[in-house]
Amino acid sequence: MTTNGNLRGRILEQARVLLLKEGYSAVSMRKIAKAVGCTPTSIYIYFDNKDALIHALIEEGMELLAVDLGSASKLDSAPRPRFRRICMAFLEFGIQNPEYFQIMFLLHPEKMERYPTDKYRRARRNLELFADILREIRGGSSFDTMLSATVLWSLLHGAISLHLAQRLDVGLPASTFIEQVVEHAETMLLSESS
Amino acid sequence: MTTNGNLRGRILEQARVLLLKEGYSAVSMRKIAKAVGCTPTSIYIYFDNKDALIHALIEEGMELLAVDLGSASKLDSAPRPRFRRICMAFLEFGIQNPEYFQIMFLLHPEKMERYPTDKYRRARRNLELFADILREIRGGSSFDTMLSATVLWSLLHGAISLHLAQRLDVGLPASTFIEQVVEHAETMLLSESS
DNA sequence: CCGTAAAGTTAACGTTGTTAACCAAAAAGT
DNA sequence: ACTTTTTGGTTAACAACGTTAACTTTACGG
Repeated sequence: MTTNGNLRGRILEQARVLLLKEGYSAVSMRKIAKAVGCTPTSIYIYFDNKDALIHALIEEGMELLAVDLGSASKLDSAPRPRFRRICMAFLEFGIQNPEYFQIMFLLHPEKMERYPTDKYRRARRNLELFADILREIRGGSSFDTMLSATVLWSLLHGAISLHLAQRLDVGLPASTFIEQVVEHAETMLLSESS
Repeated sequence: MTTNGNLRGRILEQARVLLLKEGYSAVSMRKIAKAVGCTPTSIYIYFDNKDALIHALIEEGMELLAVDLGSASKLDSAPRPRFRRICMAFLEFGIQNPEYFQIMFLLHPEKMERYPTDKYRRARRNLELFADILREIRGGSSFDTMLSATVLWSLLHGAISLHLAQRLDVGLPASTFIEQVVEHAETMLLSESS
């Protein structure tokens, strides 16, 4: 509360800076402490452990993504171009913010599993945004649209991970790839019949 | 060459055992050494560093996947069920071998990027397997099919990662999910027109 | 039998996440 | 106003990590 203070905020800020500037491997408690001008131990006053700190960053990223998706969904009134725009926004978010995307969706691997699921409510809300558009465009039961939205989510998610992992053909420009992804996504949701 | 020896093989074996039994975090040079009955330093005789060792495991996994996909593609002569079967095989490989899948596709994050790309030739061959089927079913140029195969690859890849990351609705059974994924994959490749 | 090269070991360096013990200053209680 | 408790922070250390330099042992060719 002191005027100097707000140490918690500064820790988060420097952690984010380190993450975005030098990648995930550079995010160590000691480096954050040095950047913020305190001791590594102090961080444990505000965060239970490194995972908790990372988790706070994940929430930041979720917020950022939600903003991106939200503003993208307000640009078009017609559902079809809106759908395209939202898919694009998600793909571009992942490509433009690889570090955030990594900790948000690719990282959790081992210990993250026991983390509070309700903290991912924001992520769920993003998924529901896709489901809403699907329902608007092609109708269907709530269960079906949610299911399709999940599949769509998988497609977008996988496209970004493969791009970030540089597993795509080097001769394939990213722009045509993501365009094709959106194209396929559209055909996928258009002709849903089974 | 001595009868006791083949230390390189034993290292790889124990690394794999540790990976599959206790997860990626348990794979440390020291633990492998202890499990195999040698010193950590000895590992560096056969592997440049930990990444190189992991990379050898990745190749193992790629081989395993290739076998799965290959045998799946021989079960059906008709292209459509064969397509389904191969998608299923890939999805099931990821779900059944989470540790392998993790190091094969999800891990690379930071340093892996400078790794020899040609070592992923096996992965590319798997991709071409999908492209071949696409060409067989719906024709099209080599470029288009490869592009569609990449998108399909993204979908399958993303579906597995989300499942492994437990980002899917808890009420959604894995079996219906992967079934829906294959379903959507099928509609995606059937009505390609743009 | 000797010299050389390969295979393995010991011991250490620097880094990591995390914790116990301690200290100072502010807040609260009486 | 004085004491007590809580809060915010530090120092020092532990155990584990990947990796390397220097040394020792083993095997083998001449």
